[in-house]
Amino acid sequence: MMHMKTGVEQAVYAILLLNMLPDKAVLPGEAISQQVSASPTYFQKLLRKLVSADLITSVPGVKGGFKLTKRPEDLCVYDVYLAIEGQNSLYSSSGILGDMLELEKDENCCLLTNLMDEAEDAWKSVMKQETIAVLARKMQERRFHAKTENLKRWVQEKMVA
Amino acid sequence: MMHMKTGVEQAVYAILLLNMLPDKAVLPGEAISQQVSASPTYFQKLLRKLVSADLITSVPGVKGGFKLTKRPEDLCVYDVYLAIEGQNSLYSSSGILGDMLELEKDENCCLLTNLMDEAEDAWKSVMKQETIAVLARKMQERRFHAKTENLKRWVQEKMVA
DNA sequence: CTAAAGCGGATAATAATTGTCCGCATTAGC
DNA sequence: GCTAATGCGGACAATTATTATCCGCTTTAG
Repeated sequence: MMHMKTGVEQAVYAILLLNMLPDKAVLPGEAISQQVSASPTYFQKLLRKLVSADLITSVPGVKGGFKLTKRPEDLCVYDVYLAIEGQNSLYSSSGILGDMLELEKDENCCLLTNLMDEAEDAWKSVMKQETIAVLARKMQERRFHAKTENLKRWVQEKMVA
Repeated sequence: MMHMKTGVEQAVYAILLLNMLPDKAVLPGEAISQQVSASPTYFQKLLRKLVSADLITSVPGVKGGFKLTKRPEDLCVYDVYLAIEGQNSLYSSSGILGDMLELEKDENCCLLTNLMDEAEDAWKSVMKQETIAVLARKMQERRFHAKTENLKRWVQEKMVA
């Protein structure tokens, strides 16, 4: 079935972890991948995508790692989605109608393209509304507050610099 | 990349073809698959999904084929999407947060599920707005009117009963 | 100089999608 | 009743996408 890659979920939680870092500190990729239950070598490739999209910054060398580039209020779920999934459309026409109507290549036409683009915009616009800052607050609600504090302590232990 | 199956596009155009049939007539699956440039044997499986979802009706035996179950005004793009892709969510949590916070299985929790469900509803709601009747009208606009008439004639030739 | 980390490319393993084949059921026409 | 054309369902195969591993390289703190 059509499905979003689990990489998006992993990347969002990775960013929530990085959001727990004090200024200037970084978290090594291996620690992050461990916490989000991802295979370290593959997850590094996802981290690279986040770096390319300038959501996070990487520091090489011993005591290296990753940290957020922006403030959590300026980072939304859609940014992460875009970084991981790329800007490809959920739908793209195969040109079936062109074949059916025997159109020339230059007058290609699809009855679904506009509609699906609109649908995709609607889908994305919801993801644009939720910031990492808001997610971080939700994680601290009563029910999970204590466990979240444990996680913060874990980040303090694993971070460097 | 995350992508919608081409089967949805093929199914929509298949239904537009069936919409050109006079009452009581049917169109054989092989003719349909030919027109939508699909492999006949695989496309038949898609037709089966449309039958299961009660969007089209099948008639077995020689002079058999398929026809619409409903009027085009009562059939929307979302119905076709649902029939082909199934009711699975675009997103489903992998339970990463549960692991990170060391929650028990019964108190599982995901910060993205509600948001993504909302996004998916937005995406689907756009597809619910467009009916097959409207698509059929769009296909007949000035620019494609003549070619569409050719296609209708082709349907007349291939139909049976 | 060494060790720990990030980087990029090649390649392999796994999973999802798409496609084929076969035997069976149904029905119009003879 | 027999035959041929069609739909049906399941097993299987091919192809493509996703996920994962490996290797050699660069960077930098100590």
